[in-house]
Amino acid sequence: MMPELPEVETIRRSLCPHLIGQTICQADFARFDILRSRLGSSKVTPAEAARLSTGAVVTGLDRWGKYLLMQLDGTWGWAIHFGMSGTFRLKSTEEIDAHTHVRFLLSSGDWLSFRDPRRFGSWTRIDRADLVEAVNGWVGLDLLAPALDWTRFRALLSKSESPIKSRLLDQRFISGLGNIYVDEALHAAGIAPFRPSRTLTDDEWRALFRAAQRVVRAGIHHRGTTLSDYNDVNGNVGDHSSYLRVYGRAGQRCPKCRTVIEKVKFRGRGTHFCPACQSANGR
DNA sequence: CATGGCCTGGCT
DNA sequence: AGCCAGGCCATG
Repeated sequence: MMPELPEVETIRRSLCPHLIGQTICQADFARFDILRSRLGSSKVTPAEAARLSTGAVVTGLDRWGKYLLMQLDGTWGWAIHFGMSGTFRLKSTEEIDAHTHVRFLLSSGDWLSFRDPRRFGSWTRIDRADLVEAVNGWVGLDLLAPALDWTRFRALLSKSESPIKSRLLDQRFISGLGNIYVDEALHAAGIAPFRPSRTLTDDEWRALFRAAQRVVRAGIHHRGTTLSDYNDVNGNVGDHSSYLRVYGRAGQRCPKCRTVIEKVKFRGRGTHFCPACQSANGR
């Protein structure tokens, strides 16, 4: 499965034709722990979640950062987060196992199921039609938001002693990047993950912004990165893993300069980089 | 702001 | 048996 921007966008696109306009004829929520509340939203029980969803029409499917936003009846919706292991599957027959936590029977006759073994994913009820507006209060501007340019990107991220990688992973500033695409973007821009944010030059901010957008767009183009699991709702895997240049490639040679790629533990996350072409000041 | 915790599954 | 994993949240 997958939880960064390109994977959520891949799921959204594959879901749209099957979901938009459908009525949810039956809804089952199996557990309390994936139902969450957040600022501006209310916590619901599985029984309430099922009652609210039953009979609702899916009127929109959007994405903001790593959240999938399912609009219902044009008035409210679910903000769905995939955690580390969340997936949607669409099947013509009912299937249930211990890790399937939500199931919708659609008016088309299809069953939509949400499976999440590790249960880091979440469903949050948003009590208004403008889900994007609501989620915008939880997480920062989406990396692909039209309003974003490199100067705004710089303004959001630069005023900090914290390392650029930590800043890019912090969804409160820019949302959508996770561990894979951050490592890829920093490599593409030639910037060491450990560099304090405030030390980047304007040329580097411009390069980093472009690289970040480029790597997530490439990820979307390849229908996401699949490391060990299924990806879109039809069970197809994404192609992007073969295009990764540093993530998961420790010990291999950098495609730019042939230096051996290193992997270190940094702030609790595996961090892949080229020690030669990602200038290491501040490490 | 850096660490540990939350979970399961897969790999060594 | 132990470590690792695409994410986030609570905590000192």
